[in-house]
Amino acid sequence: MWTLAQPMTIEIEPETRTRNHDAAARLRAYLADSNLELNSRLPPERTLSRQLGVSRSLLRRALAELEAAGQIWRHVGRGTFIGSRPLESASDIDYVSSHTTPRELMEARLLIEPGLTRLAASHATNADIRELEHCIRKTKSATDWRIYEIWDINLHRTIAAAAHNTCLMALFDTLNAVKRSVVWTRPREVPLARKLDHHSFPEHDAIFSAIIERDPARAEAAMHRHLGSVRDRLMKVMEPGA
Amino acid sequence: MWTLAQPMTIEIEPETRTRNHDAAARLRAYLADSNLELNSRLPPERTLSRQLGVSRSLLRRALAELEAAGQIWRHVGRGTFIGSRPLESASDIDYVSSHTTPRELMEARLLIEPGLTRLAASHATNADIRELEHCIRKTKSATDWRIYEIWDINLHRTIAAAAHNTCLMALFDTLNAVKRSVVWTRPREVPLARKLDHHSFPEHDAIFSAIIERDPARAEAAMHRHLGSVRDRLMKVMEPGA
DNA sequence: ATTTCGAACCAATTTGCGAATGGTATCTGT
DNA sequence: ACAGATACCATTCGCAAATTGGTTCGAAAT
Repeated sequence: MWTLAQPMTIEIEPETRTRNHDAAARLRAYLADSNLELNSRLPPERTLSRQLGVSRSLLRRALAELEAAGQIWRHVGRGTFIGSRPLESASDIDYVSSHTTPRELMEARLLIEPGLTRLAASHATNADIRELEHCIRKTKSATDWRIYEIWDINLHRTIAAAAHNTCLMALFDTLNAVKRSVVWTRPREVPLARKLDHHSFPEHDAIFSAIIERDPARAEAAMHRHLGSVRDRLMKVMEPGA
Repeated sequence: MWTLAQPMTIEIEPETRTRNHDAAARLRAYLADSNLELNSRLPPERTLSRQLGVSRSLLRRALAELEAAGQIWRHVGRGTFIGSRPLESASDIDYVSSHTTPRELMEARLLIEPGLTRLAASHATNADIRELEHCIRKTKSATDWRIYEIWDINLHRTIAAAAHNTCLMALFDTLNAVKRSVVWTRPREVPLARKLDHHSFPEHDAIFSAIIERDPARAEAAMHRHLGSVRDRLMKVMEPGA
């Protein structure tokens, strides 16, 4: 950081065309000059305006252009940074669950979980497989829909965990969080007390057997089939006409 | 848990046993007395030891018992709390990026983005396609690696946005956030000043043309090829031996 | 008459420092 | 040997001051 005085202001006085254009040019020259890395912060506006001999208002206009072009981003109290804005709002659970539909959610699950299942078939440990078996037994012994759903969710989460990828696990958990808080707007009064979902048993079994036999392709296909039929049953309830 | 060192030492003086026992008893009495709410904080150890007339070391032993029993939890600098320890969410960006590796990250991208690209080919609007074209032109006109990367990221994000699925968009952004903050531990001094990635141009073109021709399968395959080659080049840099 | 500059002010954020707090080591006394 | 007391450590919290992008407004300049 520099603490320079105002020597640069002297030379720009005669030129009347120290306009917006010139300010932007000086700013670009400065950015090109100082080799700044991605995500690095550039000096505060007040400092920079002195350094470049440009008034703060014109500097801000030039900065606004660069921001519009997506080359920098600014935030009150933090500063101005090189690169594109981190955008935190879109990954906020509450924001997402209020802007997504059950249909989109199923589309997302259908995109993520089959691949996750494929990885699980590759990377699952024996402990993972014991856990899977446990979950499946619990779903079958459930006498009540609520209990069934708990172990169904647990089963899917265990499959995801068996992929042994921290990053994907986080995405799966995000998806699950959205699923929990999404508003299930139903067209009419669909009874809340759902029935036990016996259709899923053979599908779960198919996924499980593909995993223990270390057959990634079959595991992926089985999960794809399973989620497809879940989606179809869901859509039949949500949009009976469609 | 019991301290099983004592049974051989024939007998503990009833004196100490009563004292130790007394401390735990007084603590339990205190907890029962003060109507405790879940997740409420109880006084700091030093204060509480004075209040109960128990030395801090004995109080701590009693607290340790309660913690082992899962009735309270403690944290340095925060305090002691009623209830069970809140688990840190695995979907927190900071947590994930500190526990994930570049290899896992690429695995995740390779799982998500091809499917996203397939959806983009189905759902992209004309505005999306104009935006894609703009990004591609920018990557090609970039003279500097920093600029190139900005528009490359922008391109991938625009593809994700073209899928028009809020939920998946959130997952993509999460992935991107992790990507930015993951520690890129390099085996040796890999030069930071990277070169322009001309390999990607034809791959980007293939993805783009598949999207504008509304060919989901080809779009998915093209993105899969692209990310595969990105991963290979990355792995060659990160793990030259492997 | 319009634009630009400078200054002040605003709100969000970071930073710095001291206090609080659980954890630990050490010395002392019984 | 064990409890008590004390000091110290690392982490966290709370609060105030400084920092920083955003905004307003009157004076100056063109």
